[in-house]
Amino acid sequence: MSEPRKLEVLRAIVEDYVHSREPVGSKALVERHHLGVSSATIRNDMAALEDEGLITAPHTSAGRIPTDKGYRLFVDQISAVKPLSQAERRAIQTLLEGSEDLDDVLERTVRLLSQLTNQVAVVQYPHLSRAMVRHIEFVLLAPRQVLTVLIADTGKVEQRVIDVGQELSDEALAGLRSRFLKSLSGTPLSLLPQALPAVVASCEPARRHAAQALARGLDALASSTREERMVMAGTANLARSNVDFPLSIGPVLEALEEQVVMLRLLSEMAQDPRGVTVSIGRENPYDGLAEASVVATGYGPGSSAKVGVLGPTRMDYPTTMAAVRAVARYLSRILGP
Amino acid sequence: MSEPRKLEVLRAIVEDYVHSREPVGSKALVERHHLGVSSATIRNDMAALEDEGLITAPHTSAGRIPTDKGYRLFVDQISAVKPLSQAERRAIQTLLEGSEDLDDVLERTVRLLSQLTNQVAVVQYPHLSRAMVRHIEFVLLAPRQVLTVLIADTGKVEQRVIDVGQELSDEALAGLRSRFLKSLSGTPLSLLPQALPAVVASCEPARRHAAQALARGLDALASSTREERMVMAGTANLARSNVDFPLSIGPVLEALEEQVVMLRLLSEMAQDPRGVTVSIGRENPYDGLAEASVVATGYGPGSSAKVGVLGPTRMDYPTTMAAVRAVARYLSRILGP
DNA sequence: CGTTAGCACTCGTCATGTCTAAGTGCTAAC
DNA sequence: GTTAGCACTTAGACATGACGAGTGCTAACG
Repeated sequence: MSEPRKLEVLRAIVEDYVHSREPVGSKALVERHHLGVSSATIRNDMAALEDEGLITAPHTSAGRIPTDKGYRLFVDQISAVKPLSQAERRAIQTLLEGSEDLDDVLERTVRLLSQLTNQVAVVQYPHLSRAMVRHIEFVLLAPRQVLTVLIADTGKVEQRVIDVGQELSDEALAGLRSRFLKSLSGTPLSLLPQALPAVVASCEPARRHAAQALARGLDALASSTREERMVMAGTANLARSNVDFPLSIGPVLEALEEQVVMLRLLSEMAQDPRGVTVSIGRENPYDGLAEASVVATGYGPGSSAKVGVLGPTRMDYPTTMAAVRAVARYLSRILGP
Repeated sequence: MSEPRKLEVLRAIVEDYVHSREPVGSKALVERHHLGVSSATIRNDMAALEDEGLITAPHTSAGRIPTDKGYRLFVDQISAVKPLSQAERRAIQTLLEGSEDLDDVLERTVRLLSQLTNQVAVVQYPHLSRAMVRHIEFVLLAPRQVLTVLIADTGKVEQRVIDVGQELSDEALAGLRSRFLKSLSGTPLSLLPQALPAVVASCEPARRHAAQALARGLDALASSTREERMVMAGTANLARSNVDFPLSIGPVLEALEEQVVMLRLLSEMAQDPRGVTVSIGRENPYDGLAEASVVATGYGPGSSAKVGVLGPTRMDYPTTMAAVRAVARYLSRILGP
């Protein structure tokens, strides 16, 4: 019983099952792939694969389907990267190049990726670890209510209304603004927490309280932009493959809606700095995704933000991985290194 | 055969069907509602209702279920408004009052509404017909790239990167900014298109070109905020009631994702200035929503923006309508008249 | 004329049983 | 290590029949 052939058998099972959605038997296997041996031999190999927990039979007399572990082995060792078609490459390029601001780029990205893969696409807002403060704006909405706007040099804008706890005049606020701006302009967002106390300390005692509140607000804005938001598209694709989620797509939709879950998942994946990472079925930390797989990779500055695709474990991994990787590359190119 | 009783029968059918999800027969009807007549009489009434197209029988020997037309009559004439429980009122109040900015308010609103109704909730961003320019900011990203930020007094912030077509210094840009700001501060967004040309004309000829580009950008920002965005929550609720969508929830998810579809639908509904509007099944202009109903109402300034709920035609209309109305009221109160 | 009782009729549903095709595991031979 | 052959298991398709829910109709009643 040769090891290489066993892997070949596993690969054939995965490919056929992904293609047909049906358990694949030994006979069908020798017909569709010229493996050079008989079905009986394949049966022996399959029994071995089952012992190793790589495939399983839904019932006594059905074909086999891959387990999570089987998919894992397939992804890690067997599958070859499938290059995108010329048309697909062009589609990515033309679609992403006409975009205006960051929101728009991300919006288009997920739409594109979900169409490309027929699955759900998600993209996380870029981390701002290297982003710097470009501008700060305070706008007086009411005597104590200040709209605080933080603009990063990546083009990202975050705003929030803050209660400063004391009445401020327009002039006082303008003074605070120029003081904050002068000290903080160019500061990396990641260093903001350390930089803020000094600015507050430099303010006149009478306005210390307000300055403190504003500083807290800015801190929150900087960290809230860090990795807390995401965009997605293609949830309708879940319904079409509703055969693939025996239970129901409910839990999956819940996970997607609870952005926290997805964001944590994305950030826990992809330790691998270069290349696409895959999280398969029960490997996912969230129970609702026990029958789903996530294919993701980093993009942008330091590859710290993630873009990815979510679909059933029975997924065409090579193609999906190729699409995710290609999109991430174009995305990085557009947003700068 | 008395007309009032016939309506009573229709009402009983709708209520029982909504409650049990199963076709309701004449016998069950006389048992659960004390109508004072026998099942044979009810049968006659039901036959009449069927002739009028208000109810229908899935097959020869099953009970009846309401048609779209039946639901319509129920909503328009029969149903009584069901007041929310004290606990629900309190939940609305406490949940919505702690919110920070507009995004946050809307986000909380849809979450709340979807939990309250166990359905999908959507809310449209408020129109800015009465909103005014609070602040304008230009930030130089590159010699020709300007990040343009428009802040409305509602707290809404919109931004976009604009190519001004000529190189600008920081000082020149600051000059443009103060000129724009001085002329436009306090201008209603709806009047921006008329007001912009004058500002451009007042600029020095050397900067006319850039000013023109910036004006176009501001115009686009103002109109893009008008009614083009929406927030939703509770899509997972669709999956739970997947019995209610015989075909599949796919088309419904598609409609929700194609925000354009929902936005047009929302704006076409609710001509009725006060009160909740309902669009039932095939009344919806979009085919994918043939088995869905939308319950919506206006809120905020002039009740021009919409908030609503989407669910299966087999929906508890009185309760849903009450929830939508209550939420819209609190929303209006928070955002001002 | 509206209401009622009774009854024949229609169908969907469920339980039961049978048959077939697919696929396996095992053994013995190569 | 590979193969052929065979006994065995089982899901799924199909037919059958009992059952029950529910209707429509007719004739009688007040």
